[in-house]
Parts: sequence; C-alpha cells; structure tokens
Amino acid sequence: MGADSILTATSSEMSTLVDPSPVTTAAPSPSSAYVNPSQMVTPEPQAGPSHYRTQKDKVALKKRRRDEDTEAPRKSRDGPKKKKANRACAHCQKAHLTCDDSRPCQRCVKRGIASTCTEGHRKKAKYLLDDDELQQLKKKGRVPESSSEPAPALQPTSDTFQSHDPLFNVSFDPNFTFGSEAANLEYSILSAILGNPSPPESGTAPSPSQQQQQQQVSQPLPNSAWSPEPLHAQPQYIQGAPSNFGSPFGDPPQLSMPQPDSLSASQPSPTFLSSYPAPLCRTSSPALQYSYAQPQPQLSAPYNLAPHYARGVVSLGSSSVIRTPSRDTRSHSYESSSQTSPSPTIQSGDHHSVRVYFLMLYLAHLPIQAINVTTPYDYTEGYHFLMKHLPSRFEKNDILRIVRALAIFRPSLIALQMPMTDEDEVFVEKCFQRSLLELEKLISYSGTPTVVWRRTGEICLVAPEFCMLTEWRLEDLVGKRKYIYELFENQSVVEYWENFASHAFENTTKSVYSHCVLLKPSGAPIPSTFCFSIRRDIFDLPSIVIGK
DNA sequence: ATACTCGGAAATTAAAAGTT
DNA sequence: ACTTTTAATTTCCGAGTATG
Repeated sequence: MGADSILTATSSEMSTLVDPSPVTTAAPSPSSAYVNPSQMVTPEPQAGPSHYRTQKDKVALKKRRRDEDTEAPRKSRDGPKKKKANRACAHCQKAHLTCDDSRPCQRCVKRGIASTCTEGHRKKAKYLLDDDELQQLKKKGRVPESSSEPAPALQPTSDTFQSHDPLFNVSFDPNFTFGSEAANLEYSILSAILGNPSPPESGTAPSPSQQQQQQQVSQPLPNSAWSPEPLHAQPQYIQGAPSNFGSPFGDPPQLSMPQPDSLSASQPSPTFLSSYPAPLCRTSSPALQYSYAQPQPQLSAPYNLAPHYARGVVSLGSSSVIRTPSRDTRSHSYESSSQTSPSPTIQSGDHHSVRVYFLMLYLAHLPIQAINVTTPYDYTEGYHFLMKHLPSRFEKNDILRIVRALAIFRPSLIALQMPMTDEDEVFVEKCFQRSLLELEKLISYSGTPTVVWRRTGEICLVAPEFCMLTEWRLEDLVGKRKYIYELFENQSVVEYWENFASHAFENTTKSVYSHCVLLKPSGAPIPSTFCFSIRRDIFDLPSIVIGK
C-alpha cells in the first residue's frame, strides 16, 4: 500500500502528470474514471496575479479565458491533466485543496495529520432526498444551501468541544427534569462533555432561563439550537410501549404477542423481546418458568415497584413524539394506576408490561444478597472519568470523534431516562447485578477471554482467560473503577466508542465484530480481534457490554 | 515564505428526456 | 437500449489574506 500511495500522492503534487496510480478502487462507474481531454483546461502559467490589479480586470481575464476555451476549443494542451480525486478527504474538502484517492492523502501526510485523514462529507443529491429530508432542508432554508453547509468534518473546533454540527447541538426541553437524580446527573455530565453543559454539580436540570442563556452563549446557530430533530429520531425506542399497565400479579401474560407494527425498518429498531435483561431472554430460566407458572401472591417492598415502571411507560405513551410531561402528571398517573386497579391484568401485546411482569417475578426469586442494592448506580463518575481521561490521552481529533459518538446515543439515553425515578434506577441496578451473576456463571463455563463492562466502560467482570491474555491482574481490573478503554490503544478507544454509539440501540442479539489493540500493564500492545454485544435494561438503556 | 481561506470554474454524477 | 440533456453537486485552481 505504501508504495502505491506514495506514487499517487507524488503525482497529485505534480498536476501536469497523469495519475500513475493504476487503481481507483472507488471508481463507481466508467465515466468517473474517464477523462475527456477536450474538457481539460491547463492554467496559463503566465497569467499571474500581478497581471491584473482590480476585480474588474480579474473578471475580464477570466471571461476572456473562458471565451478562448469555447471559441478556439482546447488548443495547446501540454498533456492530459491529472484526473480529479474521486473523493476529497475532509481536510482537503474544507480547505478547497487538491486531494488524491489514497488515504491518508498526500497533503495530510505532508501536514502531519495523516491520522485524521478521512473521507470528506458529501451531500446527498437533492433529487435523491426523501420527502422528509427535503422538508427538513426547506425548514433549514435560512442556511445557504450550497457550499456553506458545514461538513461534519473531523476538524478541531475549539477546546470546549463545541461545534456547529447539529449533532452536538442536541438540546432538550428546558422545563424538563428527569425523574431521578441519577438520570439528571448522567444527563448533566453528558451534556457537559458535549459542550452543552448543564451544571454538573447542581444535580438537577437547569432552569429554562439558564439553559436559554447557555444556548445563546454556546450555540451561535439559532436553527440548530433546541432542534427537536434528534429527539424525533428516537421515538422508535419507545414506540409501542404500553399506555396502560397491569399488575404483575394478575393473570399470566400471553406469550404470543403481536409485534409492534410501528417500528420502522429503516431505523435501528430494538427487538423488544431480545432486549429483555439476560435471564429473561432465556425461557429456559428455571426461576422464570417457575414464576410464570405460579404467580407470587406476596412480594415484599422491593418488588412492589411495578407501578413505577408502569408510570414511566404511561407517561411516554405510544405517541410517536416524545413528550415531556411534568412530574406531577406522572405522579398522578402512577397513584391512580396503583390505587384504582389493585390487580388489573396485563394486556396481551403489552410488551413492556410483560417485561416488567417477568422481571418482578424473576427478582422475587433472587438470592437476597444478589440484589442488595438500595441506591441508584452513579454513572456520572464514569463520565467524569472519561472527561478527565480524554484530554490527558488523546489529541483533539480523537476527542472530537469520541464526543461525536457520545452525541449519537445521548438523545436516546435522554429519551429513555426521562421517566425514570430513583426507584427505577435502583431496580435497574438490581437487574444489572442479577445479570452479572448470570454472566459470571456463564463466563466461568466458557473459557473465552471475556470482559463485561457498563455503558460507561467500567469493568465489572473479567474472565481469568482475559487476565492470562493481557497480563492484567484480576484485582486490578474489577472493583477498582477501571474502564475498558483504559486497556485499549488510542485508536481502538475511538473505534470502540464509535461502534458503541452505532450499536447501542440496535437489536441486542447482534454482536459487533471489530479489531482492537489491547495494552498490557507494561503498555505492550496486543493486537486482537474481538466482538462485543450490548444488552439493554428494562428501560431499553444500554446496560451491559459483553466483550470477548 | 508559507499556510490558510474561499469564490467560483471545471468536472463529475445521475436522473430525465430524446432518439434509434 | 443507447445517447443526450439537464441540473445538482464536488473538486480544486488561484487570488487574497494571515502568520511567523
């Protein structure tokens, strides 16, 4: 590869030569590889800037050149000019400079930014746009349509990671407060990372006025601030959620449930059944079978949480647009549902209800020490760590890529955490701990170098085989708030977060296959192939990542 | 001297329309 | 089926500007 790219690159610098590079791997059609000599224009070397001083002169000269080109068509060619690059890299694109087909391109290599030389952003042609996209384009109308649309190029922007990229300008209903402190904190810290900070230390959502101020200060593009689009892109994760919840102690649910028909095929659509916490995915789980057959008449306090989960779901409803209900309304719906229907039945097709039902029953059979969880898990620490970790280890472009990845799944986290209360968080953590128990068993049988971590990357479980492979000691990885990305080489960290972002809300039965370079404690690299799968909790939040 | 920015010409692409 | 036209989009030339 090296030799090829050097050849190609050299030729790109010498613009009068034909590109000697024999391969244009991306050449999509014959026409793209074809260079019509009659269309080639050789710049006149003698027509330098000194030959015209005013704008008028320049325009006149240009016109004359053009006229010459058309009237005395294409005489005196020194030889065919180099074919244009099939696609400019992001840097060249932004700088309007000559690029080439090799990656990294020669210009980036020269400038020492080869590591960030990636394909430039290309707009979809207007005639290829969907109706939706066209409408969005029209809405954005104020922004000049051509040439000025900022490519989401991986360019360093500012030290605070702020960007005009709409991806980063995901904003949120300023009136909204999350149902739980933990969710508020997680949201705040993610916001802080993404340069749309709500005060992380406050622990509560900022007031509308505060947020509006932030918006004015940090988001110069009025169109993109508060844009609802990223949120609208999310509702598939909660569509089909029940608007009505039944007690877990009523009639057993039917196992054959109609699939929600509202899930769009073109978007990542989580499979509701597959996103059950691990033990519930397996109908072979003895506890589950037992519970299912014999509904438990009395469950003590921790298990009487069902209505809370129901409330979260009720508040979201089956609307295709995420609403931001006030806490009062939600509390009300909870109280009424728990009081007025002491033992309503679960309706068939009510996936979420069924999931909750299963979970309640399942948890009822847990060894009590396994779910000794009384407070929500604090994910903020993980994000704090990531925030500190990033600048200390990565260069700007890598940080930007990671932050961009975080921005991709952030709206979904927000949407799903909206209805959660502290009790929900506790419940989710219990499920998490229970799943860890299951996984621990599973891992002990498998013999594969496996690691299990949270969505923040915090390592929770490590198979002895992994320790053998990497020379890390088990006690240095587990229980020490060690993060999986600390064991990755830089590029692998970036790729991991990008992978995580794009798969976080996918069908959880899918695994993501990738390469990574692990680092031994000594820093020695271990190139590896690995795959990971992401399990989501009962609220569809990515919860456990299992990597092998 | 060198690097960067950016207007705009040229090249490319692909759908639509026309022709055989 | 093939060719031509049309319109949208991308590449990158080259002039101007900024920086050291």
